[in-house]
Amino acid sequence: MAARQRTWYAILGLLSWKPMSGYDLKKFVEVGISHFWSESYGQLFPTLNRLADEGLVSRRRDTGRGRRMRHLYTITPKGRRELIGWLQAPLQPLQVRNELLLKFFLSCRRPAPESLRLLGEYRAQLESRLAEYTDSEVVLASAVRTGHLPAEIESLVGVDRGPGRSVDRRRDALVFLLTLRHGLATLRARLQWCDEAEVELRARRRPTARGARS
Amino acid sequence: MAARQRTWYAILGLLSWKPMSGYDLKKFVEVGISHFWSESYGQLFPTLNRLADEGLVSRRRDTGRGRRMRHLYTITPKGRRELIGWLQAPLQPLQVRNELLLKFFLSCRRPAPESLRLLGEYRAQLESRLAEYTDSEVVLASAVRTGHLPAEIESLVGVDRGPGRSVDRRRDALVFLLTLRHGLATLRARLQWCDEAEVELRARRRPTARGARS
DNA sequence: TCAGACATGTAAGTCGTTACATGATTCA
DNA sequence: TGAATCATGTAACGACTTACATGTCTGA
Repeated sequence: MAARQRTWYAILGLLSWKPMSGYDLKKFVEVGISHFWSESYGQLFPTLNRLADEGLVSRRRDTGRGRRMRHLYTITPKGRRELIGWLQAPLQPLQVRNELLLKFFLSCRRPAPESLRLLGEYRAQLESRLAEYTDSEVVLASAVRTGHLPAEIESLVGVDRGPGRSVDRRRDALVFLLTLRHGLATLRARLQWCDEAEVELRARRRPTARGARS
Repeated sequence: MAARQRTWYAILGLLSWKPMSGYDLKKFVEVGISHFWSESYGQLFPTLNRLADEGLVSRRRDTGRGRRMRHLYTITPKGRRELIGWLQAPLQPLQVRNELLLKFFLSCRRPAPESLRLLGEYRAQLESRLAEYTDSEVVLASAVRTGHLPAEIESLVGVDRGPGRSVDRRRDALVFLLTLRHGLATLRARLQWCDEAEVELRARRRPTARGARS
């Protein structure tokens, strides 16, 4: 009854890009989409087995010359139908549990410097991510123009899959770029919020608190 | 070893506002901070019991006249120390799993209208939240100016706690407002992203796709 | 030869939700 | 009298992470 776990569809979806092993899938997530997704081996392998049991993916041994044996998983037509069904299903409103905001909220009755320190820490975290993302953005934006993907992405997207199914590398680059920009937009907005919040907190430092200095 | 669950500190923190029952805590979260936090009874009650066992909160029966018996939980000095320790500890970098972005990413090799439909659905979700938050913002902003909290918030923050410990309602209103604005800033940035993404997708509709119509 | 990447998996535990179960009080 | 709210809890399940366990191959 309950909707299948998201890992289920994440794997199905990544396999719709190209056949991969469990290890490949992990790498794809880490290298390509870690700014909005994560997978752990503890979910990955059991889920792959279940997907194979249900016929949504097929497993075959890949004994490439010289390389260690591995399992290559390929999405089946049934799996593809399942994936498409999910893609078209309504978005689950995500339940939010934001640790930073919880701390910020709870700090408000503590001395003001503590809230400000927290903001500073948050800002530093946001900024370091912003720096990373900005670098990637430059690379990806140029990939969208030239169709020449950066090596680490190129290795993810896979080779052409026969006539009429050629990989449109600009389009692929674009989707990487757009998901990244979602993150960028979010980061920038939150950095601005930090500025504003700091101003507000400083402005409100208990005007005429009884017993305060002076 | 592992840091204690966040529910642990969330409860401790809310009890630092004022003594509450399990039911009160649930209401506080739902009414006051649902835009960045959630708690379920299944976590709440067991955690309250464990907090009491460890002496971080104290439990007492509250048999107010006419009202059903309930347990009132009060944070202890030990609990307060624990809370402060957590507030000052480094922020955990949160692991991200964004279903919208996953779907968007995976839709990119599907027909363009599907990606656009997804964006539309996302936008609608963001907009409806924006409308809610905007309403609350008006109310809270005026509360910051006047010190007069809206009734549903007023009932959360509690009464004055003796001399020198009066509740600064403006400061309380401010923190509600600021956390809300964090959400607002995020929503607005993401709505803008939707606009941009839509433009990009429309612009890239496979210029001269072989075998496409006409 | 040794580090690092490749490769697959399991076990245990944590965190959390949902659904269930129960019952009192209040107010229309 | 019946619905809504107040009030507390448990059981079962689901999702996910971490740490562990094992072994190969490649290249410096």
